[in-house]
Amino acid sequence: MNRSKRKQEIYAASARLFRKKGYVAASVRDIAELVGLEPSSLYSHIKSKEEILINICHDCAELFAEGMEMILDSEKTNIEKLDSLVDLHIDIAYNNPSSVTVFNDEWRHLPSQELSEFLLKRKDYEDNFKKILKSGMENGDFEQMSLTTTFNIIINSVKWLHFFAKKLKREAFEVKREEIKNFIRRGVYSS
Amino acid sequence: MNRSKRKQEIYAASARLFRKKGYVAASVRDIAELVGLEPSSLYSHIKSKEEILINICHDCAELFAEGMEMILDSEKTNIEKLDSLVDLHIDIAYNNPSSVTVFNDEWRHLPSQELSEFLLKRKDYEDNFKKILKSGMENGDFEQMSLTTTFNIIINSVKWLHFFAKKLKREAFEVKREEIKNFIRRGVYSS
DNA sequence: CCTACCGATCGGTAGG
DNA sequence: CCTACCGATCGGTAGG
Repeated sequence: MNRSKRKQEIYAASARLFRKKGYVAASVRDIAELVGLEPSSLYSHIKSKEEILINICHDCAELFAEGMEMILDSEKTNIEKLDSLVDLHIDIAYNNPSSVTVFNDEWRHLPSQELSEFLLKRKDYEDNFKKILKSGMENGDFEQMSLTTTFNIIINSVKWLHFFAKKLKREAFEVKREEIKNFIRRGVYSS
Repeated sequence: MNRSKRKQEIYAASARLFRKKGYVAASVRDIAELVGLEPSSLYSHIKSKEEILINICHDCAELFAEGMEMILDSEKTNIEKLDSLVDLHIDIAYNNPSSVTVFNDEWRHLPSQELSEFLLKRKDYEDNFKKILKSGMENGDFEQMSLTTTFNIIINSVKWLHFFAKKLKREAFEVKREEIKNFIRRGVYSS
């Protein structure tokens, strides 16, 4: 097995382990066992345990940032943009259930510099999301409501699906997608 | 200071610390420092670090269980029951922001016996919640939808408020309460 | 409630 | 990629 493939394997195993036990409780020895190496041998592929967390959080943040950029650059209406944002969250949850759990719950264990960058990126994403909501409220597409409340309800309405991703067949998952999207539409769209 | 008051102080400080750093990363030495004791002195008040987690999770589970029981025993309509359930979640989040964070995010570090009990109680709560939703869907009060999806969207629509509880004045908090409740009503009530 | 201390486990390094 | 090992920190105990 070549080096970069092995590295990917280590990251994937770590994401699953961090998801299951939490970053702090997951030991380097646990990770090593999952990939069939001695603990010290991990260090020819990684620099530190923290580096793994940094990479997982960063990659996941990139998925959101890229999705947001595409949506902002599109010619869509606010209604369509919100729909696409919800799909973005749902797709990431389905395709990366482990990383997204780490991204959601373990980011606070990032070392301080990476933590600052992470929080800035997250703030950026939130600001862009709110801009779309604001624009939709101003042109009458969306119900008038606090941007912070609306934003938080929407993203948290999806923030449980990643726990079901592995159990659900594609078809059943798509049913949930529509249910969530309909719920959000009823809550957000101006009536 | 009497013993039980000191014990309460230790639990409160631990809840705040567990919230901030996570259960595993929070050390007994950290807790001791917060309450102004030597680490070993803690052990004349507590049996173990795990015992603290068990108590926090248990107490919080009780708040939900008691609230659920009152609502189930009431003569309310399904619409009123759902409204009361959302208020229950919101009130607990406002009054116990630290414990509820530990309850939400740190329960998996419970020792195995307490973990089983915890999961059983949580399942019980979920089943009762869904019964109310089901009844409301059957009599036409609520929109037809998967019970699991509806349940998860509702509880997660509130599961961010506890991060704001300390920052928000009562008045601002009550505004958020109404916004959340209205959002859920629009999403759940049959139109 | 403190001083003194313990075994276990942690992330990580040296050297091959 | 392994064997051997290190200092730091962990939760917790003995004894007063």
